[in-house]
Amino acid sequence: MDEPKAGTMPPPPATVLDFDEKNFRPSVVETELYDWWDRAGFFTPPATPSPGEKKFVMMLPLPNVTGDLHMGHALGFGGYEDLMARWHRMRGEATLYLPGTDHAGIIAQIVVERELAKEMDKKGLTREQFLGEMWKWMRHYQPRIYRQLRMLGCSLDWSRVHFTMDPDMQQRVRTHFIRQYKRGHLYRADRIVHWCLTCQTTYSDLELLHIERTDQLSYVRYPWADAMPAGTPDVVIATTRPETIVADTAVAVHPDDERWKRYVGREVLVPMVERRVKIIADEAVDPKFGTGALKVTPGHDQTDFEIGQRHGLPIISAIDKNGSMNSQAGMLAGEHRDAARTKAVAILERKGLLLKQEPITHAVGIHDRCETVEEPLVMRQWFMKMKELAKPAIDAVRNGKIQIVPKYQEKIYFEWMENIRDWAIARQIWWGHSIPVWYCQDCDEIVVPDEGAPDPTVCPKCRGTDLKQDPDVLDTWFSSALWPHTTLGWPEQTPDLRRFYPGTVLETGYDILFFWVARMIMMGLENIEDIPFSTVYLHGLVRVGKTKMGKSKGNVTSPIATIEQDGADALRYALIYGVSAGADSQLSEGKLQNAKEFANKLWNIGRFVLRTLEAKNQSQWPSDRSPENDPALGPAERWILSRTEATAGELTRLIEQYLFGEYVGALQQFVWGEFADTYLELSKQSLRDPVRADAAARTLAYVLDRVLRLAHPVMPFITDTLALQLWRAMPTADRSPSLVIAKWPEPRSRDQALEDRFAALIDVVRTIRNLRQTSGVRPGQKASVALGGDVSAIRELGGAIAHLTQSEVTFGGGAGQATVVRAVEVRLAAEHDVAEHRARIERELLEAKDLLRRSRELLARPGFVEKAPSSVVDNEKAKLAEREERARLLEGELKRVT
RNA sequence: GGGCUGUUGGCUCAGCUGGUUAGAGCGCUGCGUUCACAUCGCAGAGGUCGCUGGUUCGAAUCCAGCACAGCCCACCA
Repeated sequence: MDEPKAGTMPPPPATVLDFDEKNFRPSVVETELYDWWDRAGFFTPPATPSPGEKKFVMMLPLPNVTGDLHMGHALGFGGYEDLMARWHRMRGEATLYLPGTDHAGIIAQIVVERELAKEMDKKGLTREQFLGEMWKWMRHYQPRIYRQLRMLGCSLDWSRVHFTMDPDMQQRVRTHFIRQYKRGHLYRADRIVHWCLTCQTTYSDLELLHIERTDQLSYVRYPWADAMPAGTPDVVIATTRPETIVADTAVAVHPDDERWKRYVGREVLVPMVERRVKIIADEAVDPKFGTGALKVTPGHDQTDFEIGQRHGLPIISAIDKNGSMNSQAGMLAGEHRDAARTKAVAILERKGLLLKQEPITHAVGIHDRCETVEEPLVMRQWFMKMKELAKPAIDAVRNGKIQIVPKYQEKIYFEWMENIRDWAIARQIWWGHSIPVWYCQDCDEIVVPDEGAPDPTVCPKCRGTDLKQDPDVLDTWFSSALWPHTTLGWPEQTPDLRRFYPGTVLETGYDILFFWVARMIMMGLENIEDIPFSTVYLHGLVRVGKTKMGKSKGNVTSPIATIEQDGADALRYALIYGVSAGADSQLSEGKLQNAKEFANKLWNIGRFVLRTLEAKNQSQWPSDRSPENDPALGPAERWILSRTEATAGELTRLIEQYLFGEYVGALQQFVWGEFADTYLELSKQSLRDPVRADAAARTLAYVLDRVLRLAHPVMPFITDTLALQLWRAMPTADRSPSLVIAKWPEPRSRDQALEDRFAALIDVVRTIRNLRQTSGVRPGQKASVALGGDVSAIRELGGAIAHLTQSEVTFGGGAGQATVVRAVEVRLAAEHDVAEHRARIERELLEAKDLLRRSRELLARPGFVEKAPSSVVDNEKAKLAEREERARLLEGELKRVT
């Protein structure tokens, strides 16, 4: 790891640590610390790559420039991504976590229009004026979202920040469009598209949502156009959109439908407009629905459009872009589509063509942005051919070059990619990337300039000079699909592109797997011929509990408010605590509370250790002597050091396997349960002993140092605050200018036998404490305890037992068992309730006998000893011996008490 | 219509390739504050792991079916 040169690096912020402060107050520290990290260049990978460097590259899933961060962002950015980035950086990898924002097309335009409406009439603005206003607002919003990202603590390289509408990024999008056009992947055609009456634009299939709604299903009779033999059945269709009857150009039946087969080719009259249309046969018709006859309206229905294409039917557009019925609509002309529906029903009824109406619950398409019910319209539009692009992207995942976590999402990816449809890429709005296509007004030629060429002014075909640029802009996702390579300088072969492409991980919510992830894979493979990242980590949605959040707190659903109140560390921690990969999660008040308390615990551990060091003026950490080989260390010290190494190994494994929720859980278990509650308490005794104080203090410092490193990826602020202090107090420690670039602990050797003995000790301690309590021995009141069973293994730990239980311990008991003692015979000398004591022993004896029975049954079970692996059998045998011993001891104790 | 995921103590969830007495946080009960922390410590209660079958010496874990919940996809008018 390149450390910034001394002298060029700004000093860390003046300490805000106040040891009189019992609780950590996050907001005081965080911005100063972040600014320092940023200014010191910790987040920028070393300028010159070292030969054979390992790298970690991750793109921030660019948030919308006009938005505020929500909990989903906080989970992704501050929870998973920054954790990964910081961890890889600490492992010495050249780490690039690249920030940026998305111009957010339609959403941003709506936001700004709303703002503008407060002060002026947008309608009076020209396109250029409006875009000028858009840019003004961009400059207003952008710093706001960047500030929020900094508040989360994300270790982003701000020297490489990008915005999708930056001029150079616009140029890159233009190049991409031109290349794709020349490669034949883009085409313009009259097709049916989703039109939004509110937003006045088209949108893609992905932006179409479905809601369940109940409408009236109208049964309408279409009279025969010609005289038919007596007994010919009436043609009746069922529709929820009777206003579109006027645009019908056929009636379709299923080719195998016995009721209608023989009438295919005959003609009926479309009600209201009296148009003769044919009865056609098409597989798309469901014979079980309604009467089995379908009105075909190619101009206003997706399925019908496709049927129309297959049968060469004419297309009638009777509804215009505002939702009004046009002159094609006959007697419905001029009405809005909703009013037209009512009117159509009335007319049909009057004419005796309406047979009946019944309610039907069905799916209705709506626009995801404004929830307006879609209006399918046939328009001339730009599309991208996707089938060919999807193929290599499918292969990349299938052959494992890209792996998706969690794995089951791969199935969903394949399903979508294998049925991919062409992408409607144009939007009829003003804010976005313009389409580099000009239309010659004289000869209708489509003019697309060459790559790198200026806007065309002359038609290459007719030499006319009246060229008009396509007024539409590109779908927002069109540019974000290019993000992993355009941010690195593509199409130029920049050093950044060579060094940082392909990236490593793409982390985002599973809800944009298709919108973004799949398209990045396709475009990366298309433009660079290489995957954009090798791992896709998909997180779930965060819900914020209703019942438990919010009463005493303000708007706690906002991550920014939460950070301001509880700190980014606590929020980050709470968001990933107890969550498994890809699962939706709930951020509850309880989780947040636990996170705050853990941060506070860390703070107070730090306070205790630092005070200890100050008091002892303990400034020499012998860095050349690894602590586990230090003969001055007592068993408690060697135990916590061994546990520290075990934990380092475990946490490394968990992060490597993307098990972040478990990483946080294991971290808490160690820091709180083992370091604070067990070792710290034991150390208090050692610190009072002049012979052992030095070793204890050094152990505290060493373990704190490890703990801060291990916790840094999830709690960057509090850990670095403490580390800076610790290293100031311990100048010779293995330190670094900041934890951000400090080394992640490599696990060293552990002492498994000692850990086992300590586990037994903890058991003994718990039993004694329990007995003291049930026997009514007051805390602080001395008691004497005799240990029975095979105590040889924990004899050396007697001082620890005495310390932790405030009891005098004598070791009785015996020889024999090779196993670590778990049975304990306890005699409390103080006065206690004999009856209660006996009841307890009886209860324990019952439990012990039950366990003994289970062990015996398991070992006696046919096949077990023969078929189970010998390690399992041995384990069971050892357990049986222990249980026998325990039962025997308890029986003895019971006899003695009685 | 197709598919995916989930169902574990009062609540929110862990439980990796099947093997100690199924864990955690919150909540609950009892006890305890002189010097890191009451955002604290100690101890404890509480679960037939949705149901039914199957595989196995052994199933919360693997398989099948079912029930319920949530989500995604889809041209059911």
